[in-house]
Amino acid sequence: MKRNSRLSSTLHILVHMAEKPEQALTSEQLATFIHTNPVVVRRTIAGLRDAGIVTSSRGHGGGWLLGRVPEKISLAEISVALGETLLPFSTEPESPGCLVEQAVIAVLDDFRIAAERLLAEKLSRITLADLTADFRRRFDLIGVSSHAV
Amino acid sequence: MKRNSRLSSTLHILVHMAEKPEQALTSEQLATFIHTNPVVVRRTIAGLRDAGIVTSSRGHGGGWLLGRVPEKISLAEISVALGETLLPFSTEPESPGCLVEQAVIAVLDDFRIAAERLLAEKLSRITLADLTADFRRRFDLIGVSSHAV
DNA sequence: CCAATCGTAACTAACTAAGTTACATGAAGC
DNA sequence: GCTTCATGTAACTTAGTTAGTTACGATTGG
Repeated sequence: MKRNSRLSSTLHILVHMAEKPEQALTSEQLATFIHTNPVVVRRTIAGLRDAGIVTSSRGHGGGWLLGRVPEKISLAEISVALGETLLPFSTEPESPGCLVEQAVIAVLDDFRIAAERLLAEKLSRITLADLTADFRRRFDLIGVSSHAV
Repeated sequence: MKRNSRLSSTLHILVHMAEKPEQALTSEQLATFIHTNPVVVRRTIAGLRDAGIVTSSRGHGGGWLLGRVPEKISLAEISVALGETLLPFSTEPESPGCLVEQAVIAVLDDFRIAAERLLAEKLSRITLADLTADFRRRFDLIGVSSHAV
């Protein structure tokens, strides 16, 4: 798992889970999908469990299941549950008292707040169901769902 | 200069430059504004010079000047010149051939492209002149522009 | 009781970006 | 010309972040 790919890796995992709604998948299995190891998976999606997006169970036959139907899981929620920031830049003061900085931060914060709201709104319209639908379309076309690589 | 504060630090510098349009400011002076050192400043704003947003000159009386009036310098240009990415997440394939990943990336890329266009459009409407205007408003209110800290 | 599984802490490794040092290049003033 | 003040840039160091790994405790089902 590369840097900055937590969102796409998590979505990858979730689509696989959505495709096997009855079967609890282990961290081990999920890890192979995204070429990493079980502990990284547990750590990454721990927030999703707290948010009710997935559930986990221990012991024999344990593993991970979706917490609700894919139609009710939006990318906005997932992003928040992962603790991802939508915008990468910081607006924290470094020179308290400098009016130039205050002006810069004020303008930048206005932008950031508006932009975040906008992006969150866009992300809230995309659900896990949209992703599985897209996957099935591709699958029906090609007929294979290779995980050889 | 903290991580992820390149945009706000650069804006800080540019507002100071806009406030002294006749006077070339040295990297040394600019560095003190954002509590770093001259080399970091040169490195950071080198891209702005390439984009014509600022000019630099060497030798006695040398330093940095705005390349054009603040009204014609947008935050969108600055952000691009800094080489900043507007969105933090990656959509590079890690499992070529996996249809699930392809579906995830397709959806995420659609979102990213739309989002980037949107953000760039918003940023292109904010100019350096807006920042200096905001600064002057604050200055007129308080009457001091401390850089003691 | 045992094997499978998650939860989590602690450590290591890899990567990124800022900070620093050093020096070459160029411009202005004497 | 020589000196001084600047930028330009390469190379190295340092600090911070995050993925990866190891280890082990807790829980569950057979």
